[in-house]
Amino acid sequence: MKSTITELKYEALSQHKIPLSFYLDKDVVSIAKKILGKVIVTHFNGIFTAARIVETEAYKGAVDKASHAYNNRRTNRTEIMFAQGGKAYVYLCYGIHHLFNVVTNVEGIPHAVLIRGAEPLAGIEEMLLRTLKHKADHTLTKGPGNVSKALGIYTKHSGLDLLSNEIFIADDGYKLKASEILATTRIGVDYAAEDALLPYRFIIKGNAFVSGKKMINDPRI
DNA sequence: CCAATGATTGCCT
DNA sequence: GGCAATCATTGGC
Repeated sequence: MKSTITELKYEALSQHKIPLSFYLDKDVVSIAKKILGKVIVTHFNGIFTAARIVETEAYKGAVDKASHAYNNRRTNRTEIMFAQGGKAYVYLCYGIHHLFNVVTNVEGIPHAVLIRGAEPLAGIEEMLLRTLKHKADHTLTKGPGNVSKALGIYTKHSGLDLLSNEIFIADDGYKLKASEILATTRIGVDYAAEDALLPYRFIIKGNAFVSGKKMINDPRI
């Protein structure tokens, strides 16, 4: 039986999918922090790509003015956020960018974690084709729009199960020390008044695939 | 029905 | 640092 290195990597990762229980945690901020260092994997139409998550943001649903589901706002778009955790929430931003979020908490609580930055691990050639780029520099998967583009994630994938074989998050054993993680306020949510000040963004310190300029550690975390 | 806008990016000066 | 691109979603009429 023929088997390439790439296929072996996919097989190995698929055997280490993060379990449903991880997504059902009631503390979305904790999940956003713990998901750093994990591997996001997509396998669409036989194309396998993977990247290590290096930047996240937590969106605390009903009580978070920055969340699409603030005040339990239920629309066709946000409906998937109310599902049981472990689903993909993908939406179009600025008419151009597809942003990928991980739905968390139990059914009825619309929490989500936005994936804002990742470091390519597998399928870099495919990522270059998808992004129309010619070299694999840090812009390939830096910023939420770029992450989705490189991984081939679009709004049509919103609602996909993160325990499926098409898209999932895996733990490959990579460990982060507490000192390598930084908490900051979130990017682009100035409209959220006092909630814009919450330290809900997490980054791997010094990683080249982290977006934005906010690098201030928040003492509350 | 229709105007306003955004959990951004990349290109310009 | 400034700003245009671009359109699905949203909410008001």
